Amino acid sequence: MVLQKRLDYGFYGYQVPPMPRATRSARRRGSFKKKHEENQMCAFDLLAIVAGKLLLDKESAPSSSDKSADKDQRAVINSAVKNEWQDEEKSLKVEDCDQGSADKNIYVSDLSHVHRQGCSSKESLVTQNDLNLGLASELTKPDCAERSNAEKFGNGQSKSEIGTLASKVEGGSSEYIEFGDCKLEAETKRAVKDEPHKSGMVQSSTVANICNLEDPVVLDAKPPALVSSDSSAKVPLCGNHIPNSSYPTNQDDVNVVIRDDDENSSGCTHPITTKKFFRPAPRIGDRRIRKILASKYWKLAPRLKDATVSNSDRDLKPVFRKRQNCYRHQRSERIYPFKKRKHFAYSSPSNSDGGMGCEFVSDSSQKGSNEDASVSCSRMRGGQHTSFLPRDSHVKLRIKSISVPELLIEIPESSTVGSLKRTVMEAVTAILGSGLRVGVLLQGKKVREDNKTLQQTGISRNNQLDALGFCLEPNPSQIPPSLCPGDSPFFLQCDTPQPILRFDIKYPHTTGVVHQGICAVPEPHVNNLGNYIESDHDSAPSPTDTSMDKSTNSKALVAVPAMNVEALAVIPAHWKSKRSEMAQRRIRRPFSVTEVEALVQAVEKLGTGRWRDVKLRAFDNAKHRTYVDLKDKWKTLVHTARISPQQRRGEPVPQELLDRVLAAHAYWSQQQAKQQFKHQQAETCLLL
DNA sequence: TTTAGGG
DNA sequence: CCCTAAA
Repeated sequence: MVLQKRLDYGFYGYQVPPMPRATRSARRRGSFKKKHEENQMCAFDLLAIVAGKLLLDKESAPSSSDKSADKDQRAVINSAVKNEWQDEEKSLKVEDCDQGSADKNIYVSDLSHVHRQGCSSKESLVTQNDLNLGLASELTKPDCAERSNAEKFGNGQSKSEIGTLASKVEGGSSEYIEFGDCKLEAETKRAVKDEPHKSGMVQSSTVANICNLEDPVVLDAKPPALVSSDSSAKVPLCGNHIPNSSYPTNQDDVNVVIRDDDENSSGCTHPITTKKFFRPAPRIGDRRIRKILASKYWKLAPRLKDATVSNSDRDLKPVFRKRQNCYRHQRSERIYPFKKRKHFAYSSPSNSDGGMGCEFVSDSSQKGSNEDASVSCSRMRGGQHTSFLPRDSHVKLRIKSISVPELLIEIPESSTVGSLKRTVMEAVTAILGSGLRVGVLLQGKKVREDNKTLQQTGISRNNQLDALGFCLEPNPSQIPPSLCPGDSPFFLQCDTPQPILRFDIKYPHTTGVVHQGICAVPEPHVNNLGNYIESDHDSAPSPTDTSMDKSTNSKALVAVPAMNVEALAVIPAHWKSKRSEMAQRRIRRPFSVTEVEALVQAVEKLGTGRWRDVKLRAFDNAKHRTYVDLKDKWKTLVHTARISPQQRRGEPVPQELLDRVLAAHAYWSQQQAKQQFKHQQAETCLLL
C-alpha cells in the first residue's frame, strides 16, 4: 500500500506552531490546555520541512509530456479546491492551473484516489491490499467528498457571490498582489481620494485618506493636519509636508490582507459565511490553490499527543487511544504551520521550463543496519524530465512526492472505511511525528557531511541529479538502536476481541524500514473525527505591497528576504517535550514594513485610541494581529522613532514612516489632551 | 470586549 | 508579546 503525498508547496520557511491563544475565558473553562496539548506538529509538517529544505524553487512547471495526465489531475484538484473553498468561504473562482506559465503551475497528488478506486465497501478493503489511500481531504471530509461537483455551485448564494467576486476582480477597483501565499490587497479608494474636501484646501492624498468615509467621527472633524489652528499643531501628516518624503502624493489606501484562517475556520461543517469585512480572494491562482491543498494536509492530520509514539514505546501499547478525545474538538486550533514565501530571486521566465520535477520514488534500503532503517527512502528520479538548473549557483530541486513507507495496520473487520482511513492517517502521523531526520543520498551513498556544500558534494552537478535522493530516517535520539528490531516490522496486536484485518502498507522495494507497531483502534466516534479539521494556513507575516509605494515598487518585491535555511530546521523533538505544559508564547512575528505602513496609515486616520478600528481597517484579515498587537506595535514604533537609528534593531523601518509615526502620535496625543481639556471644562462648567 | 499601560 | 485593571 502506498501512501503518497506530493509536496509542492515551496515552503521557504517554517515556524513552530504556537499554542493557541489562551483567552481568558478559554482558560477559565479549562479547555485551553487540552487544546493546547493537541497542538502538535502533524506528520506533514515534517514532510513539508523536508520539502521546504529541499525545494529551492517551486517555479518549475510540469513537463509537456505530463500534460494530458496533469489535465485530469488539475480537474480533480480544481474540484477539490472548489469543494474546499465552498466550504470555507462560499466563494470561489477557480482558475485552471495553466501550465503555460510557471506562475500557475500546480502539482499535487490525486485527491480522489480513494473514491476512484471504489474502496467503499468492506470487501474491497479486505481484498485490496494494495489499496491506495489518497491523503486527501476526503479522509477527513467524507461527506464533502460525496457531493458531486455539479452540486457544489448549486447554491445560489454562492453563485452570486462568485459573480460578485468576479466582477470585483475585473472591476479593477482593487489591486491584488500576492506575495508568496500572502495576498496583499491594495484598494484604491477613489471615492475618498477624489472627494472634494469641504475645506477646499489643497490636500495631499494622505490627508484625504485620513478622512475616511467609513469614519464619521473623523469625517466630521476636519482633516487632522488641517484642523489645527495653532502653530504647534502643525503636524506634517500630509505627505507633501514631509521633507524628502519618498511617498507619492497619490497614496492609496492600503489594506494589508493576510489570509490567516486560524481563527475562523472550523472545518467544512462550519463554513464561515458572515464576515464583517468580507474580502474576496480575487486571484485564486496557483498559490491560493496550492495553499488550499496544502491546508488539506494540515487539516487532516491529528496532532500527536506526545513523543512516545516511537519505538521506544516498549510496552507496545496502542498509542493512539489517548488521542481520541482530540477529535471532539471541532474548532480548529491556532497553529501556524508555515511561513510560506515566494522566491523572487529566480523568477526569470526561463525558469518555467516544464515540470521537471524530481520525483521521489522508493529506494530500497539495506536491511538490518540501523543507519538504513529509514522510515522512508526516496530517490529522485528524473530522467530526461529531471531538471537541475544551477542558476546563480543555486540548485533547484523539485520533490514531487515523498512517500510514506511501510506500515502495519490492524483493524477489525467491522471497522468502517472511515475508520481505516483514520487509522492509516494516524499511523502515518505517528511515524512521521516520532522524530525524523532527513538523509541525503548521493548515488546510493549517504552524505553525512552536513557542513559540506552542495557543490562540494557534487549535488549541484547535473549528472548527479539522478543519483540524488532523500530519505526520512528515524531520529537516533528518539529511537534507541536496541529497539529497532531489524528488518522485520513488528506487528502490534490490538486488544480488540474482533477479528483483525491486517494491512501491510508497504512501500515497494522497501523492507523492514519501519519499526513501529500500529494498532488500529476502532474509532468509536466517527462523526467527530470525520470533521476534525485543522485549518490554518498561515500566511507569511510579511506581505509586500507594491502598489502603495510607487517609489519603492521594485524594491518591494524583494523587500522580504527569503528565510534562512535555519528557519526550516525545526526539530520537532524540541517542542515535543516542553510544549505540553504551559501556554506557549505566541510566535513572534515581526511586523513587516508593509504592515507598519498600513498601521501608520490607519492610525493617522483613526487615532491612537481606537485600536479595534485600526485592526478592522487595516488588519482585518490578518488574524494573528490583534488590536493589542497593533497597539503594542505602535508603542514600539513611537519608541523606535525616538531613538537613534543605531539603536534600532530588526528590519529597519523607513525613516519616513517613523516620521509619520511621530507626527501622528503627536497629533493624536494633542487631540486627546484637547478632548480631556474640554471634558474637564465641561465638568467644571457643570459644577459651577 | 476593548482600552491603556506596565512588564 | 504577555498580563491585567478598568471601562
